[in-house]
Amino acid sequence: MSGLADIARAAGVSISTVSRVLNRRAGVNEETRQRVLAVLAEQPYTPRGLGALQRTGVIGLLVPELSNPVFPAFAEALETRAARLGYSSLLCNTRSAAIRREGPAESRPPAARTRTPVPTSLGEEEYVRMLLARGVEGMVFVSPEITNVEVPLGEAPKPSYYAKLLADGVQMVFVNGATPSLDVPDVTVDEQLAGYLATQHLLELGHRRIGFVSGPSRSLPSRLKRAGWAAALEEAGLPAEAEFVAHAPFAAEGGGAAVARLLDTVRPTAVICSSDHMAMGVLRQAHQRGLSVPGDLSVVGFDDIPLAAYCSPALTTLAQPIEEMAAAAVDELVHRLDPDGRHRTNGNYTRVFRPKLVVRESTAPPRSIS
Amino acid sequence: MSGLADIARAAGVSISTVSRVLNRRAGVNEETRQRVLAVLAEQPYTPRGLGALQRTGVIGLLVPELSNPVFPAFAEALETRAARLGYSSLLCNTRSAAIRREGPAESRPPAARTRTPVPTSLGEEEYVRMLLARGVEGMVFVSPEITNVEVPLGEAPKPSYYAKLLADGVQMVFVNGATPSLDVPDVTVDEQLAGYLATQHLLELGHRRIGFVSGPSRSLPSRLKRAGWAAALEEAGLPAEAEFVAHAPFAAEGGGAAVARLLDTVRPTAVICSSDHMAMGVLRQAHQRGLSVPGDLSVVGFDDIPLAAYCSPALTTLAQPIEEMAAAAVDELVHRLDPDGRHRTNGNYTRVFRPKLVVRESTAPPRSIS
DNA sequence: CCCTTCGCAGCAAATTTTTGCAATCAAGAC
DNA sequence: GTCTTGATTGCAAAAATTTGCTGCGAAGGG
Repeated sequence: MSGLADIARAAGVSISTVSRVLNRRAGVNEETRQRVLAVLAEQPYTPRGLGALQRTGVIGLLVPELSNPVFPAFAEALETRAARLGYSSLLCNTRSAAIRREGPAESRPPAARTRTPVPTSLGEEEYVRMLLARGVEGMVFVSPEITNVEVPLGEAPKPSYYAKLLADGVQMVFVNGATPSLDVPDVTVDEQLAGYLATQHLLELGHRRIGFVSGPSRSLPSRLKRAGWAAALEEAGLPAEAEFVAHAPFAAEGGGAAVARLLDTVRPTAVICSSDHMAMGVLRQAHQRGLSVPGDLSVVGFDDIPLAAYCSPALTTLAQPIEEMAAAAVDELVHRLDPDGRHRTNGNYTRVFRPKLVVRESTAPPRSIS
Repeated sequence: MSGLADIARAAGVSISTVSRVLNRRAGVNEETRQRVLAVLAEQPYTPRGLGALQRTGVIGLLVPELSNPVFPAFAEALETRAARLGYSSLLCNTRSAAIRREGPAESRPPAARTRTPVPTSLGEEEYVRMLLARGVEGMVFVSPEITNVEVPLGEAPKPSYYAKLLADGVQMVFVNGATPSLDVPDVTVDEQLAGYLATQHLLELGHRRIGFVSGPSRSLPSRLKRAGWAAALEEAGLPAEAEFVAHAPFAAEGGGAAVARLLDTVRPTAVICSSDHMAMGVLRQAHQRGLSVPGDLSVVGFDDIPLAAYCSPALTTLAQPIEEMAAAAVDELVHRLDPDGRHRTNGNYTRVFRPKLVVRESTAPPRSIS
């Protein structure tokens, strides 16, 4: 929305100078150029011609990583839905921005040194700005950063970043964003129910020593699952003890390491995991220890990634209705993008989907009973 | 490079009309608008300010799909490398564009009908144009469409599309592009060697009836693997019979279906697969039939996706050096993007990586021998 | 057949962006 | 201390883009 004049005013320089920076012409002091670029990052320059051409039919999809197969699965489902509605998708892996931030300077190409240095990265936020500058109309955040609760809870600077985006009129939708405080539509699974159902399933099979292979403690979804796990346990008259919870990074190795700790200490007969991806690490670890699954250890995953049915034993898991959630998220976004704007409901819209227990081969009654 | 005036001249209309089309203002005949849009597709409008702002630090990554985990793995490796060199990545799933093309019109938002319709999709090409319009500096194609040999081989219109891009000065690099005819740097694994090594491994274990669970016959990599398979077989004095090859779509289900056909007819004691993803389907199918792997059937995959080590039995596979290939591809692209252009070697640059046999648990001597 | 009406293209005025040029300023030479 | 040199900036003229308005020509009614 800002023309050359706006940028110039904000940067305290003349219009000419902004023009020169934009066109990378010589004769602009490096310091001045930086000031202009800083303003440009805040309010990207939009030539009138392009500004009006904004109906680009492109939306941005932000996922935290790609190694966990849920994210490619979500990405593909979102893309497919968007494509059906006539939108192209641009996918961003926000984790990679963090790498850039810490990347060694000497490995950069000469260009990065002699020319305008690439602005220092800020992770997800940086990607959002980049996408905005590339003319996306709106974006879907899958498991956004906000999902990580700030343990110190002193300042809470994170929400303000999304709030600012919101104030700038950027249309966005969260998937598994778990953020009651923000006025953003959120499409989510009931994580707590998922934890509850998984635990209940194991209790019904006769397990009494049920561990939780959890993601990092700062992850809100993991906390919610834990609450569901605890609720089911207590409902069955069993204590939900902290020693039965092992935290580890979200990845197959993390799952393996976490379950190893549990097996070395409290010896659970069954575990629930924060994700199928971690569950695969658990399966592997059990295999390496010569433990049979489900004979010696029952395992419940979460997500129902496409490959869950293809491991051996096939993974019992709590399915997120990925297709439906993706459809709901994209529909809501497109709805808000609708220029004929009859429906522009700005309310805090949240859709909670029920996870569904999919029983496969990785769960069975504990050996002592069977 | 073309301003409003150039577009106007090419379309045979006045500058005002072009401006109106770009700004989606009323008062332009649909026919005229189409003519202008057609010209615009050929030579995109570049406002002077933005055209020069080209050094965006953004590259495009095009993958055909995300369900096969190799592609997310490649994408992540490419992104990571690009990030280290100071570039952001935009990931596109070219398969989804095909969906848009056939998408039902009534499901589109009202905007798509009343306003300029989203230009009809052309798959990969459309994405490339879109990325170009979004200011990417170059792109990496992973397993590009060109990889599919046109069986009729009458017209060959596909190469011309890449050639055109090349002529437009678009910088690009192929990963597993397998295209000797084009003057594009290509980073690739030796597919034929992969097929050869896999087959040789099985021959050494004592197998004599070795099937090939292959991707579609139009896929060039699958053809090359088959050539390697045939070479190894013939070297061992065995015939490479066509009945031992089963074609199916690239996916876990495809792998399952293909191996089912082989098991119902020629009863191989071992199979090699076009991808780990297909191999997982093979594992599943064997499991469902009560066949033990590797006892009754040995399985060799391709790619060495991260999850290959996590299935049970862990998959024996031929590893693509994904990290190294990604690094080579990105380095080559960035190299060509270098504005100080000392190194602008425009030669046809191809790097072939050797696949590496990773023996895990899914292969063993055939039962009759062991 | 003529007149009215309306959509649409182009003209020209208004606005925005680019660029030649001269003014300003800092640093170093004399 | 003053002059020269070169970098940097803003002014204003030139170029490009947007938009109000006029007029052309086709369609439909009288």
